[in-house]
Amino acid sequence: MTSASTEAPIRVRIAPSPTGDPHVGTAYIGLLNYIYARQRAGKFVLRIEDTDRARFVATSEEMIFDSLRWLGLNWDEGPDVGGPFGPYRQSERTEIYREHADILLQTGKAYRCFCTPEELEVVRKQQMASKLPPRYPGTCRRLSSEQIEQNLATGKVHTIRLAVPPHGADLSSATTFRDELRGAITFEHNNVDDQVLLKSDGYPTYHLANVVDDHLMEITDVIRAEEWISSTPKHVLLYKAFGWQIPRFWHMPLLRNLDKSKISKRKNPVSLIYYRDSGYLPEAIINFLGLLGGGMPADINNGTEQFTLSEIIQHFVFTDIRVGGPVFDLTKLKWLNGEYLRKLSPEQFFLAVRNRVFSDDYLRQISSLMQTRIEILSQFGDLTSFFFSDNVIPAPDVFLPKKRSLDETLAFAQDQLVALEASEWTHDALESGLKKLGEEKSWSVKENFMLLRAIVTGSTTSPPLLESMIVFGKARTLDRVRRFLEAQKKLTTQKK
RNA sequence: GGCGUUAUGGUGUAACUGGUUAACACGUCGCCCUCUCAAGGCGAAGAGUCCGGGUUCGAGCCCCGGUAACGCUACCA
Repeated sequence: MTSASTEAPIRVRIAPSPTGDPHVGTAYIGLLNYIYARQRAGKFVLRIEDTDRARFVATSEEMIFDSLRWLGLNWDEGPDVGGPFGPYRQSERTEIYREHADILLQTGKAYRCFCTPEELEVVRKQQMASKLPPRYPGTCRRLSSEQIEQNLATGKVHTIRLAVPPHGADLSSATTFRDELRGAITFEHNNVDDQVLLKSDGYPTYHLANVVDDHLMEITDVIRAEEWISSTPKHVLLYKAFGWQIPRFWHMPLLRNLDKSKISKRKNPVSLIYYRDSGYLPEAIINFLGLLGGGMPADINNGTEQFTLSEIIQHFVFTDIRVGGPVFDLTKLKWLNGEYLRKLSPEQFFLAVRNRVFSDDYLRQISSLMQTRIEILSQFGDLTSFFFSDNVIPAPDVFLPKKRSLDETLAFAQDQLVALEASEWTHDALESGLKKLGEEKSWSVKENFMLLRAIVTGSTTSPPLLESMIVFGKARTLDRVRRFLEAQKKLTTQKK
């Protein structure tokens, strides 16, 4: 088994995709990479993997930068700070991937595939129906060079696929790689699909881009989440196809919901923006993340389980990481956050409240909503308490429209949530999205907005809903709607 | 379904790498403090280490076989 030579200077990376709010999982893997680099005088690289143009969110990249910096995980090289291996945004490197795909084509390690997504979908359904593993049938792998020329000449769009050796499922061969936490892991090649490497839109898939970049950026240790284990043989095959040195692989446990499923926004707040805006301290989050998965000796600071980022760097032992997926337990995070809050001096605490809860910017936006709605300044709090309190879950007599049943109302609220999740956070986008939903489901604008108002503000009287939601922020608004639905679900199951 | 990974109280982790009665933290419950709520102090309940075999004087740690959960199974990452 090949692994990176020990003399090579350590270089690690995180490679988030700008597809939405920055994720706690990114912070967790980011932290691990960061401390790995800092422990070994290595470099920590931030690379933006924006090759999925369908899921691309323009504001996402900036949020990733902001929230990682907020946590104190500063990178040595990246799109914004530059570095000797740039560019660090994959959308700016498409030429590189194309060249490398060509190399694979020339050496017969990859081939052009002219199958359409529709054709593939049909095959996949057939395979599933007959209980076969869904796998690319290899149609285009058998194309003659004349057929390929012909397809190319007619301008047929195509992808480029990895030619997994050996050809045919009857021959048995396998790829084995070493996971630094688990030891050797082997995949038979007939369980490895001919993965698409270059999409028909000219962008690479993760697999190609990741391997090419990791090599070109001289990454020595790939520290990423466990969900990548299954695709690692494809990556190893690529390294071998190019004749490159294979890095060390460390697959980290996956953060879980309370029910042990992979952490998801349905069941847990996962947006770092949410944690920041709700008033979690970065120190608490780092501390909490450092607690998960083992790695920290139990006796640090008399076993208080409280430690700083630099203490983590000092004491964390990678080979002690437990690979069972830890539950992201908000209860313990809150306790830790409380501990950090109490450690602040009174002045620091006051400043934290002022900057996070009552910042000038926040207050200014709220004020602008209130000027025409109050007659005495002391009334300011009456209509705005929901901006500062999380204790706003309304009772049915508040949120239930007169002519609607509880079930249909909750179903509609669920639809609202989905619409809000997908919406850009602007007045126009929100308004048209919600109105469109209302038309589809035959909910009047009044019922529609009143329900959402009740959920978000806890009351049927409030400043204008959309403006309020914009000021309150997407992450916190969504969390509020989710928690409302969660609370209602609990109530109804209790009754039954 | 196939492949892969994992498995210690409700949750996060310990257990000198086989050695007393499985430890700590969060949470829960009780008591103290107190005008309330927190914080703080004291205490309690809660696992016999997924299950079944085996090796051994001795197994949470080693071996075999199950089971369950999770992940992957996309022209998403």
